[in-house]
Amino acid sequence: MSQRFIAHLDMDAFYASVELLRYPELRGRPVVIGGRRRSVQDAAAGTVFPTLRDYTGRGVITTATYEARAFGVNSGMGLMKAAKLAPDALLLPADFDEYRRYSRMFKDAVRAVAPHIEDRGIDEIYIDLTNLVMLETAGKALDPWVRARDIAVNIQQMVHETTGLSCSIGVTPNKLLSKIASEFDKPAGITILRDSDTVTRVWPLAVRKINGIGPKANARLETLGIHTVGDLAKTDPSLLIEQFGKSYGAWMYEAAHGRDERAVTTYSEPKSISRETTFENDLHPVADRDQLTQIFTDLCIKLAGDLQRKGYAGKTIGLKLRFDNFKTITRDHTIDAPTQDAAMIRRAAGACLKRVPLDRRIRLLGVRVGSLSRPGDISTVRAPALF
DNA sequence: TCTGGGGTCCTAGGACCC
DNA sequence: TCTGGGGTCCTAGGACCC
Repeated sequence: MSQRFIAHLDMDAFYASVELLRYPELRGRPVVIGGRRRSVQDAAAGTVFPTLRDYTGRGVITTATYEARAFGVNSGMGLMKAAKLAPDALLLPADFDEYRRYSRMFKDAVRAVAPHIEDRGIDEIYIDLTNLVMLETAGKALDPWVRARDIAVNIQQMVHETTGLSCSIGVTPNKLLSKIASEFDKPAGITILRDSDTVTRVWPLAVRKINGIGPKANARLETLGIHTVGDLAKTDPSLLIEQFGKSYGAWMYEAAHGRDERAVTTYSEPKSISRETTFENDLHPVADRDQLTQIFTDLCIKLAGDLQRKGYAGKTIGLKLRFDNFKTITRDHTIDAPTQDAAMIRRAAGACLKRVPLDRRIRLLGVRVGSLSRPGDISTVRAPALF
């Protein structure tokens, strides 16, 4: 593949930073976003912000300001645990509508500069800068990587001007490396990595830094004595394939060498849409039956609403249960024709539930619709038989 | 006092059809 | 009566990501 210039843009402490625009008086203080399990302190609203110390519930941190991270708290950590580390950090409930509004704003700002964007969730995107760089360096004696940096600076400025928020950008020959590079100089940094930088800049990193190597794979690599990306790159690929399977093992080896051919894709159809909820307290399948039934039906109604609003119907209905011991089970049921109707979804999910042995308290209940199509889409409607 | 909610992709076995 | 290989769909679970 010919030379590409791919950027990864990551908003800095996104949710927390949006909240700081709203409450500038909190700037400089440790703040975490999370929870939304109504606690006593919610009642004492107004100008007084609750601290982590007063939290009770099962929420986790979605974002922490850099001041809060200094205490060792981080995304995904239980709020109760975080309270031990940073009892005086302020706790703000998440306001996803507001974050989505800012998400659209920053993406539109980027699009005005560089339209080839891939959405990677609410606070990050990939941008293919190849055409822009080529256009501006064609026939000139300019270093294209210097141009790529200029464009990144420009994007960063546009994002800040339109949203008041800062972001970090990595620019490299592919998505894999850019994702790593955007973290190098956070917050508000820009990092350029050429192919030749892989050995010096990427190989010293922990394998866990590779997007796609999670806690499980990391632990197994550790036991093999593979700690850094460089270790991984020097491992016999046949060993990796033996340990992790043909596809994952081979991918790991390629990733360690900084090789990644994936394109920046501007649009992809959703595969499934779901709703789930974790209860305030674990519910007993018999003693709390009425309450469970109510929540179950409610999830189906909300899910049907999501499908209708987004214009999708689906024929595979899925049920998800998580028990008090955190064991999670799923059951699927495929119906004859795609639906976006709450009662149909409820019935199919109810059929799934009948196949689950209910001998423990339940912590989470979820409903999912997959095998999506757009209703009215001619390709999804069965053509009548000719004979 | 552990561990949210919304997703994607992969694997693997069995059914079923050709 | 026995045997085979390929393709697709369905289901369950798990790893991983934001």
